[in-house]
Amino acid sequence: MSTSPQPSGQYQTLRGMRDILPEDAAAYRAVEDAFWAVARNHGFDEIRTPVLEATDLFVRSVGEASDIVHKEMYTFKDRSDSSVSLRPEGTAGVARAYVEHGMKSLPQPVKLAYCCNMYRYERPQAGRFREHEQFGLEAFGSDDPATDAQVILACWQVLASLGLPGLTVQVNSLGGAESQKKIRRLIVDTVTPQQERVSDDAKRQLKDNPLRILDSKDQATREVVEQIPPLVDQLTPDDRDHLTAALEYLEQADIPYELNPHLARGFDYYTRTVFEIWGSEGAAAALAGGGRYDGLIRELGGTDTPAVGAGCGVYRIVEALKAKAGKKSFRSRPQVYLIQLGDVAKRHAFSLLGELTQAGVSVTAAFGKEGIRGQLRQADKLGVSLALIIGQKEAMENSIIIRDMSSGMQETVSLKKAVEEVQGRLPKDAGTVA
RNA sequence: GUGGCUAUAGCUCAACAGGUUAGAGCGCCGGUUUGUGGUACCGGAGGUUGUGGGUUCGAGCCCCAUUAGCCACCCCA
Repeated sequence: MSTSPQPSGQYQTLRGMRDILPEDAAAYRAVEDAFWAVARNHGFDEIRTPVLEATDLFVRSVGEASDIVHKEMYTFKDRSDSSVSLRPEGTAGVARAYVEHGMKSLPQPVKLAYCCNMYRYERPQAGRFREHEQFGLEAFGSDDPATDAQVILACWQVLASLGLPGLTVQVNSLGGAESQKKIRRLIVDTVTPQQERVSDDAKRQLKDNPLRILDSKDQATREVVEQIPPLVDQLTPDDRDHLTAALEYLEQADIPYELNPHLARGFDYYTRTVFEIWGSEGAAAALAGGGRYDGLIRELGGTDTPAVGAGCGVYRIVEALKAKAGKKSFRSRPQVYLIQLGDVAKRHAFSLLGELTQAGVSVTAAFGKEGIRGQLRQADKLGVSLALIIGQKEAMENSIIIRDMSSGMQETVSLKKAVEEVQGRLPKDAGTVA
């Protein structure tokens, strides 16, 4: 094993990895909270699966031809020489768990939710890192289009409840195996005569993954793509009815969607409904994406089980949220700052710290600081609503001073009643602040 | 994996055309005020200029390599 020395003696995060510092972590937490609230309301239960799985699981599910598998997975041999990979996406592991734990014998559909980190060895770029957090929903055992619509509705509600502006839902259907064969042929037949015009990437994709051409950002290729007739025209009557019904349910729920006749997605396992949710105009990438994968459970060795799911990028949502919120902080600030002057006072302060925190009040105290001035200044910077002051005089008298930081008014109360007095003076809406 | 741009203090940036000891603002710590915050003033800490090599009398600045960051493609959340 080679080691790469850091000559300067400074360690730093690995490429594409990031520390999420308190300011951002608070925004992540807000997004996660919004997700879990919606998941609960829709009856999705949390599941946690390992970050490490057999490499073959992803090869089978995501698809050998996909870029994710052949160039973006963190794959290595473990100590018993088995090929293992860090999960590049969430659905495969959850589907594996469904089969492994015989969840087909549970009342169907089985609805599962997760929120965890994914790993892809890619070149970092705006909105894309090698480690990223994703939350997702998976519903197994229902081929009803209402389930497709429910998954979309739930994702939409998460984003909408965060107040994100300009949300749009794009929907399409790739159909089942039979329809997909026709769709592939349609793309190949339309693009092949104009091969000279399209990008090198598109030429390559023509052979191994024609659906991918639809996403090309190359101008000339896009013009060719525009000429491809809507994919839905190739759907079998069953597939078409399924899509129509799903769209009707979206209308029932007042979800503003648009049919994107050329929407496709990067995983091989998608069938029928596919969708993406985009944030404000000009966004570089989708906030959420998903679709139906009726063949996956069987592919992984289970009995034929229809399923539909979605994944949402927490970082991208956080960025959208921050753009909307401006400089507003998502951090909660402590409610009380405890100031102590002198050794005896410090001991009193420490007991009070225990009592207050036990009573559910958030307290900050800088035990290393000595002067009152510095402590008060810090209390101000933290934006606490109350400062509690225990000096030598108060320590002698078993009392404390409660200072209201916004009015500057202060009052001396007995130490015994301190917790009660503090609680009575705390503003009701203490929490996150502008 | 491909292409372009960039790298100076914790952050945002200076440093004329290579020329003494690399500066400022913000932030942090302290003081003016040894028991009272926000303003003001004063002081302090903090840099091997990403790393390694080269050119030169002399490199933050020029050249090469490397690492990382940003942006776009591929792909995707």
